[in-house]
Amino acid sequence: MDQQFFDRASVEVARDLIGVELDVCGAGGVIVETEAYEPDEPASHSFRGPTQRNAVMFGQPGHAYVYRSYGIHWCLNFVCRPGSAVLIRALQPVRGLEVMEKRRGLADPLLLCSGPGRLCQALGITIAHNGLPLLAPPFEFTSPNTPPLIVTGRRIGISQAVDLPWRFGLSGSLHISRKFTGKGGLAP
DNA sequence: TTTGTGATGCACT
DNA sequence: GTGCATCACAAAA
Repeated sequence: MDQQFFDRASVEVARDLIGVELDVCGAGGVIVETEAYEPDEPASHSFRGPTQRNAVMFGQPGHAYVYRSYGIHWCLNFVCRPGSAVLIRALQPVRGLEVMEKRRGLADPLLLCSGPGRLCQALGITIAHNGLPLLAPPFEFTSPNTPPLIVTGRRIGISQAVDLPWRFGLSGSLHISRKFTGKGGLAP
């Protein structure tokens, strides 16, 4: 995991993040679900150009973009090339279970980090993390030993560009936010 | 099992 | 004023 990893198209980064372990201050787990967003498609925050909110999406690759969702939750993205980013949607909890359970107020491993808002609550991600470099503490990445089997599908919770198959998941994972339906599968 | 809706903040039109 | 890259819980079916 290095700077070059993020300096690519978000679709590639989103796919390659599946199976990677993400920890924040010692709490986290294996990334099992991601979505890619590019500046030239209307579902992306960057579609209409830079604003105060999405400014870090247009900065250096390898930084965190955090925004408030529906007034209640936080969502964590990894910035790739300018205007593109990967939304982290779900983790399989591995480390710091107690802290995450306490922050979430529940202990079910299937509900701990299975959704972008849940994941941020479990890891303690807030707007304070917006713009922070990913290749430095409190962030920590661990690559998988063997390449994971990946499935693809439509992105969730958007109303524009709904047909782009830019959602990626770990095949067979029970920790995703929603099942992958229809045609899936993919070669790395 | 699927569908509906309230809570809640703020960027953008 | 509108519309969310959501979640949790209730109600219908």
